[in-house]
Amino acid sequence: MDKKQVLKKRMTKKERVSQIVNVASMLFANKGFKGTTTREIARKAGISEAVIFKYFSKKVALYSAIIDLKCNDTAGQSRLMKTLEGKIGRDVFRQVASFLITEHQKDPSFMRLLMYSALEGHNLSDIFIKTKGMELIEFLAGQIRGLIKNKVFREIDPVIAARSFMGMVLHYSLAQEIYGLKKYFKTPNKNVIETFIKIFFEGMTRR
Amino acid sequence: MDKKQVLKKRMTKKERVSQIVNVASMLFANKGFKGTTTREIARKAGISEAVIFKYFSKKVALYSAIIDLKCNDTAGQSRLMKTLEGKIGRDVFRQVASFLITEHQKDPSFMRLLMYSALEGHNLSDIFIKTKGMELIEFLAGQIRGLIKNKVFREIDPVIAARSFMGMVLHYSLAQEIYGLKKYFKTPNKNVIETFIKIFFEGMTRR
DNA sequence: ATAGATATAGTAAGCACTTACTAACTAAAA
DNA sequence: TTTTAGTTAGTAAGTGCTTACTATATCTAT
Repeated sequence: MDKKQVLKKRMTKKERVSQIVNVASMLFANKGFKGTTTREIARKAGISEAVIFKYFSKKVALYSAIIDLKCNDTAGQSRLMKTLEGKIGRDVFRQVASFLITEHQKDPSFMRLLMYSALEGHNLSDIFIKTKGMELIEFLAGQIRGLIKNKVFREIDPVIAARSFMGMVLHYSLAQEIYGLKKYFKTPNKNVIETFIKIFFEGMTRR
Repeated sequence: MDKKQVLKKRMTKKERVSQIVNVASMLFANKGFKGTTTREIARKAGISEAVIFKYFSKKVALYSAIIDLKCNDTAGQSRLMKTLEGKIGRDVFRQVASFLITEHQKDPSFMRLLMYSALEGHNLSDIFIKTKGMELIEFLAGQIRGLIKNKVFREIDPVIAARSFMGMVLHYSLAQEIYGLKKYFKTPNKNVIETFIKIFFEGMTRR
């Protein structure tokens, strides 16, 4: 009678850590820090709770690691910035809007993570906003300054203008993905973005 | 020797319920549903936990009562709508923007409550968004339709345009009050609003 | 008016269960 | 054999919610 053991496949530390991070990211994004239990993370990862605490001293350490990771994983934005370097004009705004909207649509979890983090007062969220968020605002403000200098745009505070454009775009994403408006409002991204551009660009233009 | 009893002041049911609602509102707005404990509500109200459950069968019943209350307490918006009835033009948008920004600034707790509710999936938040939120959007879209008919505005989708304006305004409030940008960005409301109006109105205007 | 009956507002203590976190051990790989 | 990845079985401190009780106010019959 051969009692065969179920063959347990062990993971390396690196693999396991990344798996835990993935599972936990999803949960933290959906339920927030308080709303997510270490037990559920473990269950969803198919391991015992103790493993989590072997790799992360505290629940909040895991959370911080995730926020850190997500904040530094901004290859997309960096690529965008590089693409747009030197360019100026309508298409720059179009591409920024398109990037933000499609990115949030593909994966709303980062937006949720950020919102939860801001509401729950985990200071790591403002690090992101005060670096990557400001970077975008400053980039757009720079664009606007350029267009004002070229006498294309009127004399309007570049930072407020940049924020107004970001507001259009980001609030649209927020409403669609988090307030659940995408169930009722299905205009294709392209049309929405074109309309935003039209309003903003003509609004800024001299006449 | 007169041992005087500390005079315990009893409240009527109505008084107590409203006190509990007030205390709990503040806590739910700051910490979300999951982050707030019935124990803390009781402590902050200076009563024992059992009192809460005398008036509200479950924690979530208290939460629902609060959201319900806040959603129906829209005297401000109703007053605004009445004031603006029949009017058309730049000043309508100015007043809507001013209303939203000052309201959120005076008391950001409603915005926080709404955000938490949307993130935590308490369906009551979308009731608000799909009634009061849509009401405002529809109102602005109506304005825009009027201005298009009058050949003041160009032919632009009125709903997307309305959402873009709301986006400017609401994302500004969100960033200031919840992302904590008001620490760094202190331009007076009046200037911000004027800039938004300038951009949006000129952006929509025929030429 | 006042004594007793009844209803209401409140409490202290604790139940059953969950939380984040730990210690002491075992199995697989190097 | 030694290291590493994993488990089992706990802990103390919460969690929402209930029970069994007391203090205060209001009503009613005398």
